Amino acid sequence: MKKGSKAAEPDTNGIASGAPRPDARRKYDPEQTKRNILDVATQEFSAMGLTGARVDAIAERTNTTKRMLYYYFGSKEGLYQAVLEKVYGDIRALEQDLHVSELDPVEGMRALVEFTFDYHDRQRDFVRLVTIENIHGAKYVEQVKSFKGRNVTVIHTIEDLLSRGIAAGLFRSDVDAIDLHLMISSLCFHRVGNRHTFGTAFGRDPSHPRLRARHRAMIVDAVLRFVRKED
Amino acid sequence: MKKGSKAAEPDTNGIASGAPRPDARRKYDPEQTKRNILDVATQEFSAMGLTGARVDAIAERTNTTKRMLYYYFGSKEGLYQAVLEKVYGDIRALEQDLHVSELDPVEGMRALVEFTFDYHDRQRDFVRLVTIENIHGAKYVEQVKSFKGRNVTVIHTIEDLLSRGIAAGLFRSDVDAIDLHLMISSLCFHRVGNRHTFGTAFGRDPSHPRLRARHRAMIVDAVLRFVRKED
Amino acid sequence: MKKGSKAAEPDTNGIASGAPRPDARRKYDPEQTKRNILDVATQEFSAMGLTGARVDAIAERTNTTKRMLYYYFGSKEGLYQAVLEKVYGDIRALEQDLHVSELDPVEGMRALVEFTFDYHDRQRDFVRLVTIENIHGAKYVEQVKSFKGRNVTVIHTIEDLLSRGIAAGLFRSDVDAIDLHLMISSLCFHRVGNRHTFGTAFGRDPSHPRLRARHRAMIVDAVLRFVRKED
Amino acid sequence: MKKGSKAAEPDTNGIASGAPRPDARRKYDPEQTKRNILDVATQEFSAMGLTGARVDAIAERTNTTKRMLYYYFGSKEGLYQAVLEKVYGDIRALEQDLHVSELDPVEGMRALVEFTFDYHDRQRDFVRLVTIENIHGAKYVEQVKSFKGRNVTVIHTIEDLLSRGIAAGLFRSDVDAIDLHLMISSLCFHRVGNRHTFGTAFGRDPSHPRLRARHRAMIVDAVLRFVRKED
DNA sequence: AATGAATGAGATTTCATTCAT
DNA sequence: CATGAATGAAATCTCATTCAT
Repeated sequence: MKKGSKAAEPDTNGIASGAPRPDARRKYDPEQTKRNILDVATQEFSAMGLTGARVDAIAERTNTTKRMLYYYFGSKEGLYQAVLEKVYGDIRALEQDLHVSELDPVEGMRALVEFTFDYHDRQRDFVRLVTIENIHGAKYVEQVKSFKGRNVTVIHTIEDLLSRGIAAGLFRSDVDAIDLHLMISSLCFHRVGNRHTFGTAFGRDPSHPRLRARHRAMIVDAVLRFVRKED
Repeated sequence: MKKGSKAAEPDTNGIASGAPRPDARRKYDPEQTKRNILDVATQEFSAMGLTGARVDAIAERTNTTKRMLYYYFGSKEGLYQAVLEKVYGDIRALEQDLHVSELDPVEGMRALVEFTFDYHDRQRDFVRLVTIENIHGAKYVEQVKSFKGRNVTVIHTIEDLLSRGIAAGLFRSDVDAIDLHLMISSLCFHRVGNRHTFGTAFGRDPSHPRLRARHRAMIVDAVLRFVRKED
Repeated sequence: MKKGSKAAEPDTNGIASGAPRPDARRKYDPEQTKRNILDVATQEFSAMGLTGARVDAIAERTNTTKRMLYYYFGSKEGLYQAVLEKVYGDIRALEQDLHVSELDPVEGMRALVEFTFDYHDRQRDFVRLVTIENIHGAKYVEQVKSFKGRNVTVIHTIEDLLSRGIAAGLFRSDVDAIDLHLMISSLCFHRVGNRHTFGTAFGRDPSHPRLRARHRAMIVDAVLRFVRKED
Repeated sequence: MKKGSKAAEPDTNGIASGAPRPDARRKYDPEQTKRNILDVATQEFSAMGLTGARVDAIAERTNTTKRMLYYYFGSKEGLYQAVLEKVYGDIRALEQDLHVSELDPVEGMRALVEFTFDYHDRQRDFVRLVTIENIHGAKYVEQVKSFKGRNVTVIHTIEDLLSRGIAAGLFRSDVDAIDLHLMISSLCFHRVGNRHTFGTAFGRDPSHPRLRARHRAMIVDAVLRFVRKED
């Protein structure tokens, strides 16, 4: 499946080319090894937490051995941090694709909320890892360089939407961008992160498609009502 | 050597008193011992999670020994469940004190939201334990008798408020009580449970008094705007 | 051998006395367990060094398991420190038995040197452990409370001998007590600690009885000649 | 990619020059690589001991990789032996420069002691390595060809001084040359090798310049007093 | 009712060394 | 000659739990 996806890459016909072939089935491919470990680790940490995760369990589901895990990531905690870094990097990449500045304030706000909702709804691992980090007082994410201040992008987006909405007489002027971000996050995060206790308490699974659609609409509605200027 | 050093402590001479004397200053007080263990365990589990908590750490901060912990609670998991049970029992007692049925719909809704906000803001241990339970797929809380259906009370309260609000022409009629409860919970829970990553990301501590007050007002406002009937 | 050394301790004749019998063959005897571990560890650390020693090797030659080693001493390093503490404690105890203040200066000095010689000659473990500590920059012994300033006793002894010798017109007056202690230590320590390379280089084993006696006399002689007042 | 990037580096075009050109700026210089490894290894082994030293640590501070270390020295122990060999070779070269036979017995003896003192005082690595060897029962140094019998030179020197001193009526006649060498070594070696525990015990660093000078004089004095003929 | 001592099983980590290029 | 990646074996240490009194 993975192999041969690039038909353009010619076979060397027995005459070895001097340069290394990047797509060849190499025995040593550190990048792939690292990625493989990271992917498995993401699942394990997300499922079991930092202390609950077992290095052996991660290694077992990997193409390599436990030893390589230490070779590349130094320690269990180092691996956990690498997972955090990757996961936070992923969401940032996606956020860039959202061009709300091209939409009018109301539609832009709706798009932002829907994106946030969908992201959390789909990326349960992300939600769980953030939860786990909070159990640990965020002390690991603090050491992740790419984290500090990374949410500035979202805040800028929100500030842009708010100021354009205010200028257009659509939005109220007393809303703080970070507070609003917290509100949107809360609404999108909680129903995913706490869906188990919620399900047990009310016999309702928030991830059921019908409920999901309703929640999505409800949250968009709530946010728009909150920012809307009343006359 | 240690035994019998206090001659003042009367021996029962084989004539055991039939009933336990709850008020006597006894050397051994099982109920107090259990309570002591539970209190310490609540802190430890809340701070470290189920897997992160250490039985030794709990025992050390206790007035008794590790052995007693097993004597009364059977296992680490048993103790954890007992903690969940206690914590959920505590919150139920509080909820009874809220008599929103006596208030008009808007004021009642405001009171409910403020109560929910304040409760989460103060009971961090509760928030953390719920978070932890969700990491474990709520499998322990499912076995806690006092949990299942315990939130019915809140739902009834909300239903009462909603129907009275609709009847008075103040509230919209398309809001589901459980969905609304989820919304309120989300807004109150997230800022407490995820305050560490939030603080790291934005350099703002949501538990700071000034921010707390602003959040409280904002959440009340958002909920009221959401349920209000628009003309 | 150890048992029954205290005939005064009466046998309970089958009638169990209420108090614990300190000499009974108990299954749980923490002090003995600790002592046992310490003894074995002393040999292993002395023979292999701190890094060379194996926790498993120590545990194997013990009456208990590896686990107990951690139970009582926390870590390999903790055990190593306990060994240092014990070994330094032993020599101090012996030093107290030396009452050189009762001897005239020359005989006192001779007694001190002979004691130092004999001690190093017999306690090879001590010599090796000191050597090992120096490989590690003495960083472990620094944390041993009973160590710092413990050699003050010897210095006082030397100072007493020197001043009495000076007063009697026998000793020169320009000798520093600590320097002299270093000189005596050097002469007694080196031939034990470095006997292997010495033996390899010269085909002579300094621990051979004949050589030992000659060295002892030589060192006493050298020290006395050094302190003696010349006319 | 890396290869051939420096066109200035002439390819030998298959015509291999027979002899190695020691002065050419070569890309690969085995001798220099070996020397580099040896230098780093000397420091590491001297600082950490044989078991304490880490192959990775050595390789890291080297200009080459860990693989080369095995390529040239076979194993960790092989490298350690090579270090011993080098260090003992260095000292031999120095000893030749000492021409005490041209000095009168007393001045010659003084020169010898001062040389020994200065050498140990400066060559801490040497002192440490000897110490380390003794921890290992001198079993590695035994396999070093250049070691066995290498100290004969010193003994000859001492014998020459002693016999000339006796002939001149200055020295006593009952001193064994090897014993005297041991004495001098003890006095010069111990204060360097055990300076850490000594420093911790007495709060005095024997390598401090002032103390060093005093020790030097003291040791010369002690040795001369020891060999001097008394009337 | 209470306890200090003990422990087996398993967790994380380290190390000298070799492989494939 | 040179190298980065890889590794098996063994090391240190931790954990929830039980024993003997």
